Amino acid sequence: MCPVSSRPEVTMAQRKRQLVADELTEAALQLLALKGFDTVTIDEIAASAGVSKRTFFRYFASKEDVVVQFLAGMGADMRAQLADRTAEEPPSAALRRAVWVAMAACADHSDRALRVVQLILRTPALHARFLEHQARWRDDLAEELTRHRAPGREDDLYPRMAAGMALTAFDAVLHRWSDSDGAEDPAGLIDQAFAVIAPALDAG
Amino acid sequence: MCPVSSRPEVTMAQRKRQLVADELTEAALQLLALKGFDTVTIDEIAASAGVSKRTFFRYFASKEDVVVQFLAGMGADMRAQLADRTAEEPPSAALRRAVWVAMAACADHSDRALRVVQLILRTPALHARFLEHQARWRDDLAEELTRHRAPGREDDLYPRMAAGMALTAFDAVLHRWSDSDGAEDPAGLIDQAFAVIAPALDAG
DNA sequence: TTCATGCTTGACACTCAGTGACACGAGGGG
DNA sequence: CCCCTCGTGTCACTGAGTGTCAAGCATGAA
Repeated sequence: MCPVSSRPEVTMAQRKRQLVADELTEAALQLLALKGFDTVTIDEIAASAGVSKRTFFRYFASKEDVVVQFLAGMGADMRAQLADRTAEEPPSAALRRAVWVAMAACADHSDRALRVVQLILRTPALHARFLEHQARWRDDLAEELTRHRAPGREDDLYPRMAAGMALTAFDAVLHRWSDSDGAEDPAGLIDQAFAVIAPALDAG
Repeated sequence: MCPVSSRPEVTMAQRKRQLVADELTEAALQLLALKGFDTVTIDEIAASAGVSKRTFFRYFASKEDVVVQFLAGMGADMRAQLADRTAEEPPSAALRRAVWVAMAACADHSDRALRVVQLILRTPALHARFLEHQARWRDDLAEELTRHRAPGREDDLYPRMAAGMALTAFDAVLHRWSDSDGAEDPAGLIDQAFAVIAPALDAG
């Protein structure tokens, strides 16, 4: 079915849905960056995107969600990257690559991503939600590390600690990148951060 | 003034204020543990403590705040402990003591604290707020570590990374302690966690 | 004792987040 | 042409959180 469509598996309704979601995200980021998180109401965002408040909540669970979803893909990226070649590498290299793809996603659209990251880090409500996402990423990474773990030590703390250290690195890099307005090089910062934690990652 | 009072510097009004705060915390923890976080309204908590909703918000900023404030003192404890003798010890030992005092505060009132921790870790809204607190603790610890840092490397990532690793250890221990219903020994878990990160902490 | 002062509280009204219910219209298939 | 479904808007409602104001109560001075 749909023989002429460029995306055979994507129906018309799905594309329409994606369109509305993009419109809402666009309107939200625009308004939030302009007026600050607290002073913008959801009614404003919805009106600016040309839909009703009720429709906004059919796409996003909360005002925080619009912003944080924008970075949510990074979690899946990291896990996929980690799952890919973990067995062949020392943990520090595998985790370094995982963090790298997440930061690369930022650096790619650095104009847009930088403003979003700065907004998140400066807004307590957004920061809290973002940290919650990171906690899920950590669980995912830990699970992935456990999969490739030597048998007999399934209950030790290493996977969770290693995942936590990697995300600590990610967080430190993200803060520095944000504070420098994108001036500092993410790759260099990642190298610095992983130079600190590598002795612990590869000793386990 | 107040020659017979046990706390000469504490006025009557302050003690009354503390009393109301305790009453609210008590009522909140009771109700939240019983009925779950979402189904309890602030009106209920306030009524249960014998005050009005408006008064609740004069003591706590939100429903999350009542619960999370209960553990907020740990941050100051950790920083104080770290500030105390950092210069004389390797970072792993100093940070280990800092994490230890925080966990000890939990283990002391294990009955009460365990239920609060489990409530926090299982409730997304509370978990998010708790992680925000942890982020502040990390900044504090990093600042404290920077103070005792060799000159010439003020801008490197080590302090932030070291603080992050210590809190990663704290978090892992807290989760295991919570998941085991308090059965696992916090001290032993801390030792395990710090055995993982010590190579990184003391190499910097 | 009496009055002035300052702090805490309750009552009320309001905005905004978030949800449930329902009706309407467009597109797709019979 | 009809029906069925899905997305949306409207409306109404609960609950979080805040501003305002007046009343109550403690303290301290006269």
